[in-house]
Amino acid sequence: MGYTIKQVSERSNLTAHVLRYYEKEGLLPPVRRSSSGIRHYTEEDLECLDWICCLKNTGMSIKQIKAFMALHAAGPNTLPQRCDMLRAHKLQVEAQMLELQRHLEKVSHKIEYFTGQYAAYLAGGGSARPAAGDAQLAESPII
Amino acid sequence: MGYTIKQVSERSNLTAHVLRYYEKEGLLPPVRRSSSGIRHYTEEDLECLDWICCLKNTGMSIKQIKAFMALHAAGPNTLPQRCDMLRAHKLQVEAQMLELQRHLEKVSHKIEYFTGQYAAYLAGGGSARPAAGDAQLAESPII
DNA sequence: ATAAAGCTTAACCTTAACTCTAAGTCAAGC
DNA sequence: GCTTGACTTAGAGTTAAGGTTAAGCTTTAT
Repeated sequence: MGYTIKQVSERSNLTAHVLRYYEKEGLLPPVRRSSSGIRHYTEEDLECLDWICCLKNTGMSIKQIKAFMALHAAGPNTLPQRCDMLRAHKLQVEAQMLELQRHLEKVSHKIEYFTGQYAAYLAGGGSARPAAGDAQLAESPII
Repeated sequence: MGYTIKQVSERSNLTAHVLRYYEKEGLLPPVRRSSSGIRHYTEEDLECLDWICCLKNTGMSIKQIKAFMALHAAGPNTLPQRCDMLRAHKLQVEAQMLELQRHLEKVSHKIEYFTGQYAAYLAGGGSARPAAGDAQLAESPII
């Protein structure tokens, strides 16, 4: 009947400490306890946790996740607000991914440039001073 | 003869504070100064800064950028090491982007699900209690 | 019956990446 | 010649998201 905090911790890759922390902060709704106070996580809790991790893994802050879950707890009237939150978040993440891609291309160029430069450097005798007539072998040309 | 810290700050979207901070931390090689100690950034400095931002924007830590720039400063012998760093970084970023994409899809699903749910909720009279015969209108089904 | 796992509170520590403050110097405009 | 505003430094403070430690007690598994 339910999972212990340790089982959930193993399954979710979050420490027990973090699970309690999330619950205290109101990300996860209060988990049912045994008479002795021990947490027993239900399947529903696990799904909820997955969703929290999903939001977290797309870069949403704890604060915002908390706000989202508060809306959730407030009932179906808040569906449009939650939907708006998610749409805004999605746009943000998409923009971020485009940026990331753009910058990653620069990194790729640089890798190619470096590869070529090292070949030239070795061909030039591997000395710190470029052979006369060589194209700029200096360090600087960034990108 | 060079750009002031303010000009660079405007151009780069980094505050003057951050520019000094980067220089102090060794990301940016020491910038030339006027006799009175005022920084004058060269075009080369700007290119260097662009590259730093590129690394930063792909999620490289200040510490790693610092290590990278130290290798750069150490001369062409370090080209292979820098190249390795960049390759490793690229792989990491690519993996991260895949993850991001995966999680973003979940968010998209949720948005669609919410949209449908709200329509059903309104059709059901907008009451907190679902009309009999309706499919689960409760909050829980996460994803 | 003993060890391993759980619970709580409460306070303190950490890391990254800034951000701000204080106290002071310097240069340009009116 | 004074004010304004940009610049300097060193160093303290901030925020987010946890991590660590300790004390002390309870349960559960073997």
